[in-house]
Amino acid sequence: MQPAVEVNENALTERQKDVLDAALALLVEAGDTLTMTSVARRASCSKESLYKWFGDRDGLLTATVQWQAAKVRGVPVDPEAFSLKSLTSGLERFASDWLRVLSGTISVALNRVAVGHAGSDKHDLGAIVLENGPFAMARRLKPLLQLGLDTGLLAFNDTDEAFRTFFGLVVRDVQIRLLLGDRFELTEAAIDRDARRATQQFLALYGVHKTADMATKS
Amino acid sequence: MQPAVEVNENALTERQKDVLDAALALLVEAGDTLTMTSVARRASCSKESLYKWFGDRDGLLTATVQWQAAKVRGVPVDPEAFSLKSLTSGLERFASDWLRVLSGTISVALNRVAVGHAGSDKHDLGAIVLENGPFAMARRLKPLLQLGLDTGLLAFNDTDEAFRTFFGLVVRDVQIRLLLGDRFELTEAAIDRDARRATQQFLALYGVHKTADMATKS
DNA sequence: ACGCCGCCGTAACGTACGGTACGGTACGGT
DNA sequence: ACCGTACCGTACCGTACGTTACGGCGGCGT
Repeated sequence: MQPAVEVNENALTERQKDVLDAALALLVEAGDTLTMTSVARRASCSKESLYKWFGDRDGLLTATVQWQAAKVRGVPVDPEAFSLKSLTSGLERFASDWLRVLSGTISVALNRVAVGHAGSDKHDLGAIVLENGPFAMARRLKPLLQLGLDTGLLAFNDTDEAFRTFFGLVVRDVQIRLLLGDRFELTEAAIDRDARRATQQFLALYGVHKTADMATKS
Repeated sequence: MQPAVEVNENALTERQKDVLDAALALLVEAGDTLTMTSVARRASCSKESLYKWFGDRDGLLTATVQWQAAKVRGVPVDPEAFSLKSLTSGLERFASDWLRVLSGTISVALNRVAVGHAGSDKHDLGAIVLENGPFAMARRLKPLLQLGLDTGLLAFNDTDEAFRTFFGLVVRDVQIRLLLGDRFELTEAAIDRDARRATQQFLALYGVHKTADMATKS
């Protein structure tokens, strides 16, 4: 037997996608206490197929995380007519998107299992989530920051440091509190407000001002 | 049988503290895959004693987390002669302390198990860590912020919002990356540098300036 | 028609581990 | 000397679950 060849390729049968969606749903409901039997029952497939397709439990979890990651690919920003206004709206849209994803039940569930498995693992789920979470966010945002730097709207020495500051201003304690199980209501209005606040604070720190900006105080 | 009465009181035998330290060490080494047998062997005690003292596995984990939390109680700040200098140094000391704790192996291990158990649990470990982590930090920092507000050195409407911004500026993506298993070297020098940067950025956002402050760019 | 293949459902196996029971030992009180 | 208490070490039980094996069935090529 050569197990789990499908995972390495991007070739996923519709049937297999359905299975992964079922696993995802169970992951959200029950955390990583999901059993192979429960996945098979939920997806109406046999355990034999699960093992043939994904090798073992770890392979199934890995494939599930990657499957979700593949669905979340965001659209990049287009660097054309660029101004303080477009920079601001780009940052705001980015922040609100990120907060929305972050506070979603799927993201919370996935980060939970990834954190749980991050200690000692072979198919490190943590690395996968890391890659598709913070790192992907950085890759997506850095072109925008670089553009701001090149056009003189922003000023900083290290793009990575600037990104990480923006990350902190956006996420703050939201993610860790959600992961630790804090009941947290993040309404659309709150997300928009936080995105605007984080953007304004970021511009206050790294923007090149000609005029005094508006309220950065909460 | 009335199980685990000891947990409710603060009365912990020296022997029991030793056991909890052993459990803590195992938690750091192996994550929450630690077994009752392994704890008993490491602490050179019988499983029967573990169950008598802590009720069940969950009780042992809970007691372990609380035991560690009890050891971390920090000293509060004294509100006497207050100036921009003391505010700054207070914030910096606070930030560096927090970063040091946060990046320690014990904190990472404890947050890992708490996050893992946060989904569906009875003795919610997540709540305990939340209480002794971010919430304790907030309680410890807010008097300092309030003092800054009262003395006119700071300006904000909502203390909680100000705290959470400071939290974001200090922690950024450090904690989530560590939890997800990112190999991360946080040297003493880096911690001090980050603490100063976060403090300066916070003052730039919420401080009442008479003079232009120093470099907030990285 | 017929055999092959992929898949479902289910039963079975092996094992790891939470939890319990029990024998043995040290010790302090009487 | 005797008993109760506390504890260690270990063997044991029950169960949950990962993993494997097997019987049956519908579709598809020939």
